[in-house]
Amino acid sequence: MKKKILISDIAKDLGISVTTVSFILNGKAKEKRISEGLTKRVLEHVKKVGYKPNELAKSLRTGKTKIIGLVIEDIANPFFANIARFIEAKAYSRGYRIIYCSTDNETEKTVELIQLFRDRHVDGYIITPSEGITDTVQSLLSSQLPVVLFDRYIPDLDTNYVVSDNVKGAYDATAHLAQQGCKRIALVTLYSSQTQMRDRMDGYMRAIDTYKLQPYVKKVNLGDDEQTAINDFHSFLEDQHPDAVFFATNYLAITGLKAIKQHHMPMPAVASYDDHTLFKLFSPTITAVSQPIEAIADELINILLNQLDGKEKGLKQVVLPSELVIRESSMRG
Amino acid sequence: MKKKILISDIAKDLGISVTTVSFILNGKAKEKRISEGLTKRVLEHVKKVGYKPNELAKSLRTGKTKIIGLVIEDIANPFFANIARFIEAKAYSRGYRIIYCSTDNETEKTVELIQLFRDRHVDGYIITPSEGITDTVQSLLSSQLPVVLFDRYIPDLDTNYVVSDNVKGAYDATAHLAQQGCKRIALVTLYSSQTQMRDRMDGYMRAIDTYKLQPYVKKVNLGDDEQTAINDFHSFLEDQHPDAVFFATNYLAITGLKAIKQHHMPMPAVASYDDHTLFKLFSPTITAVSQPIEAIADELINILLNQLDGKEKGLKQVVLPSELVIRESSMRG
DNA sequence: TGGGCATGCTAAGGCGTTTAAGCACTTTCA
DNA sequence: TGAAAGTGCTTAAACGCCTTAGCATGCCCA
Repeated sequence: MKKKILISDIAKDLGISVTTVSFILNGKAKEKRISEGLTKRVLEHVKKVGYKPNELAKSLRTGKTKIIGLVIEDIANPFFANIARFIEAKAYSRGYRIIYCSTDNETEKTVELIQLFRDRHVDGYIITPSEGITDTVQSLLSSQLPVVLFDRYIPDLDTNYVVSDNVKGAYDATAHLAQQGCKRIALVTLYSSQTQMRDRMDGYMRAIDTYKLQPYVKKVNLGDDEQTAINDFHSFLEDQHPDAVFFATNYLAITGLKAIKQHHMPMPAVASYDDHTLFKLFSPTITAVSQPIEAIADELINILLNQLDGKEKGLKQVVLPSELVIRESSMRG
Repeated sequence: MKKKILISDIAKDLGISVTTVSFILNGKAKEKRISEGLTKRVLEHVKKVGYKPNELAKSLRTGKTKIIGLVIEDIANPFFANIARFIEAKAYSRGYRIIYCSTDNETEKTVELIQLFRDRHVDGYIITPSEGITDTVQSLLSSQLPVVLFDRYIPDLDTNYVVSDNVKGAYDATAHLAQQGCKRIALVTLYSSQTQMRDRMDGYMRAIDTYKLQPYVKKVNLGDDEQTAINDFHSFLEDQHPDAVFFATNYLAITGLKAIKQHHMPMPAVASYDDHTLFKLFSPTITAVSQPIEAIADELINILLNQLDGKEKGLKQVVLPSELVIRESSMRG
């Protein structure tokens, strides 16, 4: 096993100073007026011996790690996984790496993870904020660290964020169910005051108003195990017998469908916020509000990297449209 | 915004040397015979002022980053996402972080990613090897870097790995279909010589032998876009009209089901390698060979961390049993 | 003829830690 | 009583890179 090559080895090999090599490797040859001939010689030699700078030393010195911290609710949720996938690819192509962790939407874990990323000196943060992390995020902002939130934001805080138009998405889905002639349209959502949930509720209520219907709302605990949630939802169905259900997230929809199947209940009209690859495979296929995943990832990474490059100082708050994908589950007649 | 506290600040505050503080913070107080009184004083003061060591400097000096590189085929695939989730949690609780990237099973990308992790000095590697990376992995081994492969392994290389019992899993699924009276059982797999695919084919063939049936094998390109794959599979069905299909991975099963649905074909008996949360929601529910995801993650992280702690030097090659979960899709009568 | 300026490069300090080696003093023990 | 061993710390050198400040040379122009 050959020993690791250092920048000083390169300098020695070529009989020049470390400084010169460093300038050249960092693209400052022109600026520092290193002659073209030498520049070429250095570059060639570096390639020949396969020298790679030690990123740790570099980071220690420059304070930059070229790493982005991705703090996400749950990487096993297809919505987040797909976002992560796009972010990863885009960051990669611009020379940044991703380091990620899942928070399960737990405050304490989120705070801890952000601190951890801070300890690692990540250059920027992409976060799905859980509740109660206002101070933590504020402290990032105070330290001038670039932050972009997504999926939801923190109302008290002036941060960059990228979300989808939750109000309109929920309105469209609910209105569509109403137009299909459903009278008892239920909303299944979480115990949560996060903005995306609040806005989906809002959209649902507006549609209920438009069509002069009665609201039926079922709230579920995120932390509950699946069977508890299934039973819980089942008793709601028994109790209120809605003829349509709008689920505020895809995993709520999945749990709901399991409950219906497991208890052999008649299938109400159904729609879900967030699409899922398999929704078009169900019988019936499931109507969903589909978020523009790639566009979201695009915006996130652009905002963050532009900020890192110093190209952009102002606040960016982006709301992207969601699209209602109508499938069998919501159709009547 | 207050300036970052350094270890030297702690030393200055307390009128002692940096070395002493460092020893204490690294749990070497006893070993280095620092008095208990001083130890306590330092610890208290550190907590009071909220000092956190700079991990970069630490890593530069020690050569350890406490980061594990996770090189995975596709984080958006639920099988991998769930493994990642468990690994993340387990690593976390033992003081390690995860940095991950998806390879799409492309050789070049995989090689590049591993090099990247190397540049970042990750302490260990967990890899789903794509084809053609033998040399790259060999070079990690030569450098004494801890590596564990999973889902598949590299036959030419003596490495640690954790896989499921693909032969038996595939055999069981195929045999089960045969026992249900199916006569024309097809295998849908990938153009791939990776071990997991080879073994699943092997298991399928053994069951075909046992029951004296004819094999019908359809191979698909991993890279094809969905519609191409759907059409491709559709013409196979038209051509061979199998009465049962065993899909070698969950995404093949999903594509296959989409083809059947889209072309309104009669549903053959179906089974899939790899389970999926939603398979129990389909109509019919889908029979699957379920890999022990948590056990796999457990083994992976244990092998790696024990190696990092120097507790274990020998080779660990683990084969875990898969379980056939029988659901409606494969039942007759 | 000498001050100013452009050119092409280098010396050395610093980023924030860890750690080998050592120092001054006390105790032990033959 | 003096050498060895123990005690409780400290000094200073890494780790591998970036970057400020500056040096030597040659040329221009007044």
